[in-house]
Amino acid sequence: MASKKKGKESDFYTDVYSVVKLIPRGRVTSYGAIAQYLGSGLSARMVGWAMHGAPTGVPAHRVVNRIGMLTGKIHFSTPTQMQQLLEKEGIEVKNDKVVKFNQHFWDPTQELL
DNA sequence: GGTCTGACTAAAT
DNA sequence: GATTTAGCCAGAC
Repeated sequence: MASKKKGKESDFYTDVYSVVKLIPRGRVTSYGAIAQYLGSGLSARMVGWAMHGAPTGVPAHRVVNRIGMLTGKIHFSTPTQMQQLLEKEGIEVKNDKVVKFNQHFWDPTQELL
């Protein structure tokens, strides 16, 4: 039927979480990459907004901005939580930025193609 | 109901 | 080449 919305949030959020959960360990992606993967006229900002309501189990620390900067770390319990988690997964973080970001970059439009 | 801000990105200056 | 402006959509005031 015509009804599209209900108690549950928009599928957009769920979709973002699903993609983030699919990120393999030791990899990172960008908000824009997820936005383009969903490709429904989304904007990178909405992906970040979706993370704002991300439930436990979503490795939001694996999602960084386009230049690999840990912009979202400020929303974690502690601003160092994000960096610690990334380093623990084998990702080098320096000055709040991912080292060799291009090497650790994981693009859903490429891997999930 | 209008305005501002926000976990971004790309183009223009 | 670095800085600024504009575009994106949704939530909070």
